[in-house]
Amino acid sequence: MPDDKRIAHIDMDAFFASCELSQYPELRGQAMVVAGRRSDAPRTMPDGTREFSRLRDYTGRGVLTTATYEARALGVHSGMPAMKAARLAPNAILLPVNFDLYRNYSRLFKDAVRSVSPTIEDVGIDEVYADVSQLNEASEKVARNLKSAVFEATSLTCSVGIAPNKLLAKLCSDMQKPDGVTILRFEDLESRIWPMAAGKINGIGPKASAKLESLGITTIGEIAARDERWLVEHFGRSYGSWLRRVSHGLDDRPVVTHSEPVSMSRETTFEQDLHAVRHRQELGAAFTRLCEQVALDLQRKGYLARKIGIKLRFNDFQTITRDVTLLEPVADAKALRNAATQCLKRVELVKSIRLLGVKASNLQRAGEKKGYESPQFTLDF
DNA sequence: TCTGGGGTCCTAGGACCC
DNA sequence: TCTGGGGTCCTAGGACCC
Repeated sequence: MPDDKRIAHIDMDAFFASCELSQYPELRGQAMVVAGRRSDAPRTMPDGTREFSRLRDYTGRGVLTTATYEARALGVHSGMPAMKAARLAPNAILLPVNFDLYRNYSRLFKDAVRSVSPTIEDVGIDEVYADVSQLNEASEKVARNLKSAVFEATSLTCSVGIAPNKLLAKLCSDMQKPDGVTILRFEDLESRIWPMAAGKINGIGPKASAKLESLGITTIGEIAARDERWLVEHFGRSYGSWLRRVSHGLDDRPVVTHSEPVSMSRETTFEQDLHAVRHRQELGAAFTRLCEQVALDLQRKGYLARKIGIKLRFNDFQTITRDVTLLEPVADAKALRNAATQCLKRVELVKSIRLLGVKASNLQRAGEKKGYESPQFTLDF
């Protein structure tokens, strides 16, 4: 594959934690985690100093959204149940998530990248791809320009990887974190990519990693050493041939600058599991609120949904979904709740409920009235 | 004191139509 | 009447990502 394309992956360093540190600079260098509710927010004392919650004060069923490097040194990491983390790092500072703050920084970050290279693809709140093929500067210079534009706009650091495609650029940006720059050419594949763990590849998650390991494969190079027949035999036609391609560094996905949403959903995990009969009131109220939130999201963004679904997680963590496709697309809370209730009636509610969710999909833009076309009847006499 | 919330994409079977 | 293949839509579940 020629190196004629150059794709940059730009990934903010410890993004949520860094945003919080910009608000609370006195926390720099301390073990800090983000998790929890508004009640965990810092309190400003009469003398102007701030008093922070500690992880040991946490109650609830959440997981850590992020942890600073100092906190990670104590054995906690993002995704860990907060109650478990509290036993490992009771004195770590606890902050609630502040998505408005992160969204603001995210906008500044993406605008800064766009000012250097206008063709960008959003991949979440803290990372983007940019197609930098058309820029005249060398890749090292492009990476420096991207980093300084981002730092100027946000005072935050990021890591940049530049490579011939998105797959490799993403692997690169992770190689020298934090505040790193990594440029990779196609001929560096064997020496720099093949030694990496298979699970570093986007799309090889815990399940696939475990299966690969059970077959004696831990690195990307070991995947590349197998032929396609063997991979297809063990992983199926589509995933098997995809594994072969990515292990050889092949990826022809373009940088996609615009995409339409596929679904919008809201869900909530209750403080305590709720029983369908004993906690009917609470469940009903939560159900209504979720429908209202999804309806509001649809309306704010100007979409109608033709498919409405629910999600339930029971006390044993079994998770089920039910959905229904409507004849006409909807966006109002009442219609959503009606449809969601139809779905709920198809579930046997014996176990108590840990999580409840409502989802709208099969979206179309409001005003673009397509969707259901009435059937043409022909009457023969 | 187990295990959040918001997404995307894929698979697979059945219904239904041509 | 029997047989069959392809395409699309619908539903449920699961892997994966940030």
